[in-house]
Amino acid sequence: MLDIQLLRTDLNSTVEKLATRRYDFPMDRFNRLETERKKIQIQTEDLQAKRNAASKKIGQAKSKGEDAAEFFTEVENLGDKLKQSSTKLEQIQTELQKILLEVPNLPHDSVPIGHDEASNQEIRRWGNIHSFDFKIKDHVSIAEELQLVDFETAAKLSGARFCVMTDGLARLHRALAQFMLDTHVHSHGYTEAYTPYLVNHDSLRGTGQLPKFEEDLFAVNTGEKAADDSTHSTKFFLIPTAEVTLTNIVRDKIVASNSLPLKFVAHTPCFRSEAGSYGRDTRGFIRQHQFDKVELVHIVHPDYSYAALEELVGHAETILQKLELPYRVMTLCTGDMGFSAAKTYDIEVWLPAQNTYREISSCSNCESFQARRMQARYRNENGKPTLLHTLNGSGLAVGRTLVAVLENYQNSDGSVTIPEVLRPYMHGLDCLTVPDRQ
RNA sequence: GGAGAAGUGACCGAGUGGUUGAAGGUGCACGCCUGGAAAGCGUGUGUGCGGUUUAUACCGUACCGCGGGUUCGAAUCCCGCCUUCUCCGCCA
Repeated sequence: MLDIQLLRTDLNSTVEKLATRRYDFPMDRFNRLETERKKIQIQTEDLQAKRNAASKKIGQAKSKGEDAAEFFTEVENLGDKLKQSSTKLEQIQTELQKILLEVPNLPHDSVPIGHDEASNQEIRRWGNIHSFDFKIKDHVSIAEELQLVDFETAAKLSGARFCVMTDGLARLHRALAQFMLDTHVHSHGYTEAYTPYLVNHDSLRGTGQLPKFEEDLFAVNTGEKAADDSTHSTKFFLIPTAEVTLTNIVRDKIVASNSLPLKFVAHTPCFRSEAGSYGRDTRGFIRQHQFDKVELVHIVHPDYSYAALEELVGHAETILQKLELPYRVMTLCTGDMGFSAAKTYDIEVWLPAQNTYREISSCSNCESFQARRMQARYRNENGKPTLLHTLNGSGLAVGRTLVAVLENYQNSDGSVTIPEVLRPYMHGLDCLTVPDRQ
């Protein structure tokens, strides 16, 4: 959420900045509501003040045993007027809030301006792209030929965009997650967390998924029958990322400033409905309804959030370097950034079968955008509660890392070599081959 | 799921309709005292929103788990919900 003061005092330039994100701020409606709000709020609070004063006098008179009749007549007509006024005020504020909750974050000055991904800027590349002296396969063919994945069974169990992995592939998947967690906890100083996969409405509003992106989420009702269908309300949502739980840890809190920065890491499944992406990446592990991710979250003092962003990207890059997977780092342009981000770096890993780089991590500084929604604060030098800055990044998406390993480590005989750093997690397995199922 | 109890400020804790934003204590900050410290003494110590203001500041309003209701007036009364604790049941 943006600071409403910014919209009040500097509306034009704010609206211009939002336009670079392809967001059309409803200026006229906002202005109309604001004017109205000011009038009605002053009126309402004035009526409340009158009522409070009269009530106080009644109390005083009664405690002295005096007659309070004259004060009663004073308040007589106040009730209706006050009710009318406060109802109106509530309506206006609800509408303003609705507008405000749907406005995306302002891009940082260093973010390139552009309409779509074509304007993203490459900052650096790492690793040598391996050249193969045989005809390479994509990750689906590799895994299917090794009989380690079964999309048909997954479709029977659940539907499209799910998978069943078995044997060495399932273990490799687990190994990747463990390796990432261990690295972030032991080398990068993160606090490991285990958090719920089901969350309430408030948490999703805190990080910005709600109210605008409800269709991207899976909602869950409890098994009990609703006594009255019309009032039945969703109780939980499945998390689309652990960013939601890790960031909301500080919702409605004033964090002791000497405990900053907070750095959390968690490995969780993520659930996304992928509404609006029908037909894209239908093959394989790239875009699934359920996927695992190791998520990194920083909660920091506002002065240090951009330094923290560089650190965060570095931590994600370390994983790819240790796995010896080539990648590049991109700065997303204004038109390609997510709703809550002020600045985002995407890390894209090299996928030989697609002959291109594909997103494997997204690291964002949300500045105070989420903190304002969450009322997440610390006490500044003067003891005044001040909004924190929040950052999040994938470190990394496990399923996509698995894809990258399969494709980059494939051999001419169809087997896949296990990267060196994962061997300790593989129980002696150093190569994926067709399993011997007697 | 059943029965009972409870949710008040950074923390503990009083408060069952009227000068209560909230006694008292702890903590914290500042000052006095001290050679220094402790003890002691004194003063201060919530947040959101709005208005006036360059700002400091001042004024108004809301907030005692959350949401409604009753009333001129609600931390206090009524209704619904949530959470925690104890006992029982069920369960990985």
